[in-house]
Amino acid sequence: MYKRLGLDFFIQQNVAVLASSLLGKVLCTKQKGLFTSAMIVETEAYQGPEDKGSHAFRNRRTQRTETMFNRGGFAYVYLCYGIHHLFNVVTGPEDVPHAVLIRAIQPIEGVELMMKRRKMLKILPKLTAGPGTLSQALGITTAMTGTDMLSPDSPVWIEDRQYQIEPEQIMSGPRIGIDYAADWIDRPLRFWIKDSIWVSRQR
DNA sequence: CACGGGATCGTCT
DNA sequence: GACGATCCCGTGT
Repeated sequence: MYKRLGLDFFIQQNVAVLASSLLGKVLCTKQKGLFTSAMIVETEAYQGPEDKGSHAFRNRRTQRTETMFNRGGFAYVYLCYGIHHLFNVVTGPEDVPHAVLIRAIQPIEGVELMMKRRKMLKILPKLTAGPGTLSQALGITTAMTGTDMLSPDSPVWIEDRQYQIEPEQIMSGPRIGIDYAADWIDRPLRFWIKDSIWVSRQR
């Protein structure tokens, strides 16, 4: 079996560095014996209390955001537009509500299952390009929010399979869909693998 | 290819 | 009661 990312990885304080480090790691799910895996190719960092784009801006604690205040390694999944389940990794130490949104992945195992879940007949980038579509492909829902990915029996986790992503392959730019976030709009907190056909938007 | 709108509902005001 | 860290499909060029 492959090694899961551990606490030392997830509690790193610099969420931007952590978000770029997640590129090349492998997101896995297993439910009812059904296994899927995919390499992370696009992420966005949300810098907790200081970040106007974050749900936890100004340390806002609500029933929804409460899980973001856990130590790193928990899953934060929320419903967007009433339809899409967006998957985040909580990062940093306890009470620091940083999170990384996974925006796109490259399928590895369980591709047929992903296609079935997405109601697609061909393998195309739109199978997993975009935070809503990748959750559908992996079977991730809001029911998984608050689960500890460091727990051996969690339905979702992240592995290190030693895929090497060279620094020059890592691109960065503004995040998507947070036009309301004022001076945080233009910060380069989105990261993706250069020339990957699996990212949600090229740039 | 660029846009424009509809879907759909939990969450917060 | 308004809106969103999105996606898909339709229309027009």
